[in-house]
Amino acid sequence: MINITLPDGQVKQYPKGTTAMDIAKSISEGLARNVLSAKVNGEVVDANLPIETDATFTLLTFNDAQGKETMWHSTAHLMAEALEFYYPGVKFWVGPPLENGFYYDVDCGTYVLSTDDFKKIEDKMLELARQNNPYLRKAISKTDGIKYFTEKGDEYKLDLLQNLEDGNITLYTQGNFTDLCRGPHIPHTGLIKAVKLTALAGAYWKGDEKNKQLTRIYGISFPKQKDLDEYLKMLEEAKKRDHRKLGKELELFTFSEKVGMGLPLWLPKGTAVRERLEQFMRKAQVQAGYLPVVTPHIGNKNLYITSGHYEKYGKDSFQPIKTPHEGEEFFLKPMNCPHHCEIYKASPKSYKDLPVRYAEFGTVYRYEMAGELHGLTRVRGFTQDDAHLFCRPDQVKEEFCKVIDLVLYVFKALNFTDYVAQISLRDPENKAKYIGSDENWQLAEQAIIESANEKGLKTFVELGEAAFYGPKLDFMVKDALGRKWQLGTIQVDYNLPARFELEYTGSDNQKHRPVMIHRAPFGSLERFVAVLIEHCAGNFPLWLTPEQVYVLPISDKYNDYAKKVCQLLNNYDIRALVDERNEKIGKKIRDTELKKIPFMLVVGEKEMTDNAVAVRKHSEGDKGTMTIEAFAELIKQEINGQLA
RNA sequence: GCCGAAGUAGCUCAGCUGGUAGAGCAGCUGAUUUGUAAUCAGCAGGUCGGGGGUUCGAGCCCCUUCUUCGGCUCCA
Repeated sequence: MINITLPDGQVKQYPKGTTAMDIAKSISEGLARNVLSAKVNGEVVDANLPIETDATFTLLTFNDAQGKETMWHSTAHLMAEALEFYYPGVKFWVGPPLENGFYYDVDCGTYVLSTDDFKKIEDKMLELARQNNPYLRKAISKTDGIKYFTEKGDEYKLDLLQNLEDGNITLYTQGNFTDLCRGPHIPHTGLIKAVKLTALAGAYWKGDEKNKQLTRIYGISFPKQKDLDEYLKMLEEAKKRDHRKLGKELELFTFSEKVGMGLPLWLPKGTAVRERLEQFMRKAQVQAGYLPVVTPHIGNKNLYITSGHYEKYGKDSFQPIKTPHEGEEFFLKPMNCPHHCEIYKASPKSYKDLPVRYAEFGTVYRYEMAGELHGLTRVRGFTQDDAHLFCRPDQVKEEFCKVIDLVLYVFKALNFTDYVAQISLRDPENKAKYIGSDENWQLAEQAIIESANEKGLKTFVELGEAAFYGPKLDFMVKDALGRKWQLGTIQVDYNLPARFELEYTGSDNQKHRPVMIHRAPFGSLERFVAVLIEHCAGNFPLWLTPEQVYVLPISDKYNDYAKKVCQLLNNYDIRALVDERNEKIGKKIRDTELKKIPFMLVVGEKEMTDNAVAVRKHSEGDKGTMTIEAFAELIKQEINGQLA
């Protein structure tokens, strides 16, 4: 007998070799029908894998993230079976589960798969699913594996096989399809009740753009049709929050082919949001001891040769502009840091001067590949709320922590609670991509890790995500469709100060090298606004929204009173407008609701007589009548609450 | 840049096997004077992304180019 510890701490005895499915059945038949896989001693395994030793044990169903993964991975195999049915000779690379669904990278040879083929593939998948075919696991030797896939003629699987250790190789078979796979899989195909192929894309083999491009098919599946319907509905809802759609509807920004792709044009209302964010940040930075500076939009090529940007990005960025007579080369500014280094050098520094913190809303231009552009989140010209802190080595941690505080302050004021802090380190396998000594990198990485820990941030480490001159602490948030974006970033840099030969005089009267911290709490204003739009679904916080109040006269007899109300509110610094159109009140309310204006003030005979306003709040409705002063006070209080 | 999809009025979209370009909203003009999510009528609005081609005839078919969308790769 073996002891099985259930999630609630209960220990039960089962015969040796019992399976997760046996345990599930011993608890309830209903549960057993929903079991997809199980976690045994922390490892996710097939539900019908015999358990030989004492173990902690959790059953996994579609309600568990890992249960979903099992389901989706098995669905990828099911799709592969359907593909093989329609396109014999199709070759398979990998088919992993994702956060939402799965994909499989395949090579269809000369056949060009299109989304028109999805329907018949989905139908075949469901037909195969209904056969309730079990997923059968089989351990094989490497030689047998090589033999099998050589006969099948699948060079991609052979490539995978080459990198596997003998004795640790398994095949999974369901119906007529056998795949090299470590598993685990769901018990049988019948658990898959609803499937949807969602997208088709090219994907380079092994993610290398020099390699052949495979066809990647994305899909998702569910244990009930209803779950799929709900998922599709959720996707529809998410699309409504898309900043590109809202940006158009709320007249925030636009693009023009004539101006050029990836070059956003900020409309008046979008500009109002953006400038208010800027003011907010300027104020916070002054309080934190930053010194605003301004630098030009172009810089001499030599500047970027010194910084290393030229070597790293010179060929892949906008090409230099030349002076007509001297032929001197200037680049559009892709970064503010080299300019700020030169500002630092403008005067000799003493250890007593440090830290100095230069801040600039610097607009930078970067060539992004055409296929990369995406609304406001990925553009070719954008403005960073950039600053560079130059400090003594003993000040690095304190300064870094203060910057983290600033980022968190910003996130709080804008209601961003769902973020993760990514510690982006150097790729240890590929150090040639970076500049600077191992020692400097170690110091910088250590400073970031220590500061993040000190601030109690929820972090995870990504290797290879560092900037070429230093490691980063990146604050990542998700957009409406679940795509991750980097907003705030803080970077420790020992390298640029050396390249620019920055110095300060220490208390020992010797020259020392300062450490540089790059930081941008918003990151790029463009991207920040985009994510903010999706985050609040276009309903900006009251302090930030371009138009706070619409005064809606019942008929044009009350336009003058409405204008008086508006004027009074404007005197209180409240952004109010009058809807003077010759429309019925219902129409004015509808239009104002659609514009997502936070407050509507309906004014007619009663209000004019009482010197009052009838308050209606966006998406909430009638809030009753009050005096103009009382309403102004209400607004002030709500704003104070948001910025507290 | 690569793979796949798409581009029709300011916006959202319809337009059959190739046969005279449509609707709603927005806009303009007029009527209406309105009490909490659409008052009515009229008018105007288009090189069907651009360029080539096939055809008696192209929004529709073919080629090319630009842009956008979904991914890949990249992201100082």
